[in-house]
Amino acid sequence: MMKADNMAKQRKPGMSDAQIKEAARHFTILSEPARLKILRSLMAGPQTVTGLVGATGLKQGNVSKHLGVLYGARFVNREKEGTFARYSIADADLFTLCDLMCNRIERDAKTLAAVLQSRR
Amino acid sequence: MMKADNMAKQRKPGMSDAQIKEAARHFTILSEPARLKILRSLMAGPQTVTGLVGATGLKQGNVSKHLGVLYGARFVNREKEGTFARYSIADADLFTLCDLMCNRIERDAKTLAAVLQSRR
DNA sequence: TTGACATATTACTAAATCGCGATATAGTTT
DNA sequence: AAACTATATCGCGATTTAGTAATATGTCAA
Repeated sequence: MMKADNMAKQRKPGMSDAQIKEAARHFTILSEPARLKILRSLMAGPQTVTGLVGATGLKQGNVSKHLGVLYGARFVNREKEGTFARYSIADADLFTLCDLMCNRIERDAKTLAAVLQSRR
Repeated sequence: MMKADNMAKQRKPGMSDAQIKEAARHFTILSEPARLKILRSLMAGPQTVTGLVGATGLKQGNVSKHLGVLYGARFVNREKEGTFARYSIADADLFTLCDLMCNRIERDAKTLAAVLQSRR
């Protein structure tokens, strides 16, 4: 495996404050349980707002607002069909981002379990 | 390239609400410009708190608090050396997570630029 | 011990934002 | 047109959290 300081070398030089702020803003969008829940639902396939209300248990206004945020960041696509709005995942990187974070959590949980086990 | 609905199939079935909340909490930690700035500095190599104060322009108490948050989530390691505390990146996934988000932003910026261009 | 320095923590204020209920907008049907 | 449905938006109370200044804790050296 590559060492951390070698990996750092292949990183681009200084990001501007504006770029860092942008990145933070995008992470913020993924930092809400409600939005992650919506994204998880969409990962199974495109859905309408009403469909997502049913799938997530969130209120309609809430789902709509969150979808607006996700759409604003181009994380999801929107297609209007009559009175319906069909949303879908717009960015394949979302799968990677979510998987990385989820695996990390699982890994940490196992580590914690192992530590607790070794302390008996 | 694999289609989105096929990728969905290989995803694990329903995460619990608690797991989603955990994932959201971890994204929250990456959603602060100050913390990203600190992480970017650490990606160039381990640093002390004072070093990070210099590198980021943030106040000492602030840096220390943010490092506490990052350490709490095991995003960074801490080694005490006398009165110093040397922090370093603990999780190689951070490189991937940040790169994915940054590339995404760059890509979007280019797309936007292209759209503006085509409209003249 | 005392002084100097590195880091952590606390108390406070200000800003952001979530969920909710109500309402507005817009397309469809009768 | 009026009624109905799907979606978007508004205003509000409540919660969360960043930044700051001040202070506490801990370590080394003289």
